[in-house]
Amino acid sequence: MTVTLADVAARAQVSPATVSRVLNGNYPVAASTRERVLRAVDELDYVLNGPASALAAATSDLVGILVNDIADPFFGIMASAIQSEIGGPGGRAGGERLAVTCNTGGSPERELTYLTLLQRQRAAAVVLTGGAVEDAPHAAAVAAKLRKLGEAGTRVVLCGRPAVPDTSAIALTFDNRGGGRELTEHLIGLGHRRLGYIAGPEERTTTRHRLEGHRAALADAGIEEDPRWTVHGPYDRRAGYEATLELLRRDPSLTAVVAANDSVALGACAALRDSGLRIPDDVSVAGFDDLPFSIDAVPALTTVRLPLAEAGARAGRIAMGREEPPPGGIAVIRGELMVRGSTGGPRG
Amino acid sequence: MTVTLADVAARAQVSPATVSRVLNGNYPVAASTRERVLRAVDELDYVLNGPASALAAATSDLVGILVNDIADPFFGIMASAIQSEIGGPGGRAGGERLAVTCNTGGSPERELTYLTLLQRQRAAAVVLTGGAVEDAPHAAAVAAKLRKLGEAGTRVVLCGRPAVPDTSAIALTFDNRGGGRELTEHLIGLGHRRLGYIAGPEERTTTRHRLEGHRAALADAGIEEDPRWTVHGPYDRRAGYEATLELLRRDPSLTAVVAANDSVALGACAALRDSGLRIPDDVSVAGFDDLPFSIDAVPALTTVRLPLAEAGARAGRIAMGREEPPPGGIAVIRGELMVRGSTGGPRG
DNA sequence: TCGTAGATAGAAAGCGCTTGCTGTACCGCT
DNA sequence: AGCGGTACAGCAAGCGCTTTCTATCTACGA
Repeated sequence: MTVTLADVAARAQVSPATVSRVLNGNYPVAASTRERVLRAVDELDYVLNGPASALAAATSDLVGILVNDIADPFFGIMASAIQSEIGGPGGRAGGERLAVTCNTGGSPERELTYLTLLQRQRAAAVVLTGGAVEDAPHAAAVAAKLRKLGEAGTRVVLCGRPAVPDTSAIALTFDNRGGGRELTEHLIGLGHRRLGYIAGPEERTTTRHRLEGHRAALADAGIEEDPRWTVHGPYDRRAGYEATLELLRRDPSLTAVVAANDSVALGACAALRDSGLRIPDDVSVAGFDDLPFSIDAVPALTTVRLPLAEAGARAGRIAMGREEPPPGGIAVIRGELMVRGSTGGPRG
Repeated sequence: MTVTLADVAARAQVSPATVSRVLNGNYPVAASTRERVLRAVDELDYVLNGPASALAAATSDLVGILVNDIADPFFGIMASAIQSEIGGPGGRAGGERLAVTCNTGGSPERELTYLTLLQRQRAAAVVLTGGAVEDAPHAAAVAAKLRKLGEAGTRVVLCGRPAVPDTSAIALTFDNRGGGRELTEHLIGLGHRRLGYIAGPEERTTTRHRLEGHRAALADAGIEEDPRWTVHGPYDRRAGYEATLELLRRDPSLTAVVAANDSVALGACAALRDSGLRIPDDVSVAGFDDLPFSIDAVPALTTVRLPLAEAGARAGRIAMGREEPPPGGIAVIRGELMVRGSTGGPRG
């Protein structure tokens, strides 16, 4: 039925062992023999049986990338960068790995399931991207899994995600707190005193850190925060739209709206426009991430640029063992404030 | 070192065969025995060895999704929908499959490599999304691979991609030609006679079909097309920006610009604005796909909505054998014209 | 009471590949 | 000529699981 190593061996008049060695190239094989084998492989159109190979060698060439939302470019860009450093042609020959992206949809259970599935496949490496969920039992479960994976020889890298103590996981963390702070400081510097904040889902680390940065900036400026100024919601446009209407309802005197990310900010802009408010004349808007479309908003979005592609590429290289992990296993990656048209001085 | 089936069997005082049967649940096992086994699994924290299982059973639980550009929401949205129908918890218990997304980056070689890798892993199903490359040798190679995959029992589904003759692949094709035609008819109906077209990469089927629709509409209206009105480029914002400047240079009298997709259209808008032209007063702009951000452009983008999520979900279900394939193995999915603010009557 | 069907459990033969160890030439050297 | 060394190639033992076939036991009807 399907062509096996033995078939190739028979055709090339050598033993299966020799064929295996030719294919893996980690053992001396005479040039003439090698050629004969390769010809047989070609003629028979042989395809290695991955599971069998993985079983015998006790390793596989799978690398898993976990993302919270594959439809969100924030993750897409990172995944793309990670994958480009990992897989397919382009890596050195023989180093071909199947980089696979798994979409958790932000669900803790799915995250765990995928981790188990990857563990099952004896993945060579796993990269987890984006914010983590802060539920204690879940965090513990994830930590345990990561530890297991590490022990089984799977390299674990966190990209844009907080470090997990007591594991061998390498963490490339974004400075969400610092970025959030800088953004709000910018707004305060422009003269704003009443700032709405549209936060992400409550339980995400990303959400908390950005919000903490925002609050720190307010505190530093001696601005007392009104609880009505914060609204939580998912990380999408629609949530931004609705949250903005809610914010406006609660306090029509707000002069600025800071959003959890760019998608949310876009929704906020739409809501503001639909409410007859001008940006930034009536209300300033700021986002986070600097996704590609942010510059196309009108006016262009003031935001914090996160080096998604660079971080992803680095994570990919570390996962492949092609770059030294940062000292201590943790690197903090800073964002860069991008001041654009959507923010200006407050009216009046 | 690692816990194996045999360890569990020993602990539960049964044979490995029984443990396997409990885990796979396809053979009668006494309730008491089952419970004992499950307890042992739990206590030992046993994780099935995927490769070994795949080897013995000659099938795996991997489902591959091939995308051209994972950073592009067009693919992200489809992948997300496909994956949601396929994998992780949510499917029936035991039907757990690892849905993995592979990013070809639009490269034919990578596409082939991933297909081989997936074949190697004995994937349960493969979904290919987005336009295909029209290079003849490559198309033949892909067709051959798909045939092989089909023969090996892997279900192959094409989502938003033209059918491949002589294979068992199920095709869910977008009516790019019809959509392109409708869009241009809309513009012509508004009175436009000089329309620029920013096409995608030459060799993609998507590019060709959309362009053909555009040209058909022009021909129907008796408009003779000027070759200078068409510019090719990648499917991204930057390409749209540059192509628009080029178009304007070639013929400043254009009253409308039709873009290959929404990202390109956004770039076009930016270029127009930077050139001091108003949209749609001076120049109308239209996109394709109706990605989420298109409605946030100012003015909102006129475009053709493709039911990406629905198509992806359907492809996913077909790949899982949970939905009947369309008769003849081919379904054409139509887009819907979304008329918004970026198109209007020509000036003067 | 005995035979037999039905329900479970086990033994064992692989699935296709990798790899440690064991040959077997053939080389250059003393 | 005789010997150690090197360079290949093959043998065979698994890797951890699934599954067919067989064995055992129980329950019943005759």
